[in-house]
Amino acid sequence: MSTPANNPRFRLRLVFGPEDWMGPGKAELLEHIEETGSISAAGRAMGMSYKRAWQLVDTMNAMFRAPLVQSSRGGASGGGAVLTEDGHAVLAEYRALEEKAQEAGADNIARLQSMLVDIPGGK
Amino acid sequence: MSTPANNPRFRLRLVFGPEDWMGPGKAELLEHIEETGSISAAGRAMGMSYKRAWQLVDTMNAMFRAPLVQSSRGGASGGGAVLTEDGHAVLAEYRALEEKAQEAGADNIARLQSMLVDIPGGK
DNA sequence: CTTCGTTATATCCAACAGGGAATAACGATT
DNA sequence: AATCGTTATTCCCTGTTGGATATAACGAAG
Repeated sequence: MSTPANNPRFRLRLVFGPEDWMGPGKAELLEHIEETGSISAAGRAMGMSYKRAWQLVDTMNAMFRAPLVQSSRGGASGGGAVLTEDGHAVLAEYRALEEKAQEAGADNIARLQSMLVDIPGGK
Repeated sequence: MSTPANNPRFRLRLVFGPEDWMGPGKAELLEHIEETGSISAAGRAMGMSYKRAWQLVDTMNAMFRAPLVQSSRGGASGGGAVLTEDGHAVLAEYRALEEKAQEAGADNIARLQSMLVDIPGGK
């Protein structure tokens, strides 16, 4: 039991500058905003405070040429947030990058995993 | 000027468990230990305290089946540290993984970069 | 014009990470 | 046995991160 570690998570962060980067957290947040249409709901879904979720959205909107998330206040529903065209594009590129990178390094990952103390492949 | 971001750094962390992971920092530390033959010198080279460097070495030695770094105290030189066979292997695998992953995602990275506010490719 | 749920923003505060410094242990060389 | 530079370990203290909370703004709908 304990911590299986059968699925080593593959975290990939693209660092553009000291303040600007794109990683798994922001990607997941974008996905939840896409699903829920709300920054606060997306944050809740990740166990993240609204403050932090909003901050992440803010930095993303600032670092890319066009905003990734468009938000609105007021109205019957109180407001909400949706991904822009660039938002969808960035998310798609990041997910594609993750998948290709992980696939390309699959054998290296397997070898590293096989050297762990927690029996990784069973052997 | 400001922050060019011409070279988006590619950070890759392999997360095996809540406490166990392998990332750029540990890889670089292993390299400096290899070069300098000392944990403290390796830490200094990275602007890192000895305490932190030692902690990283300790966790690495604990998470892999065999230690990656073998250290010794006393003697004329005061002591030192060298990479074990597994230490060299893990470092090599990680570096190979990094390179293959980055290469595989090069076009995705380029597209993401082209969407940044800081003119990335010039256009 | 009241209601309602969300965005937007500021303030306070607890937890954590990690640096700094102090100390001991160590062992080959002199 | 005295020296010396490194490993090993502990304690204190600071800065940062981010949660919790409060409040205002907003605007469609009733």
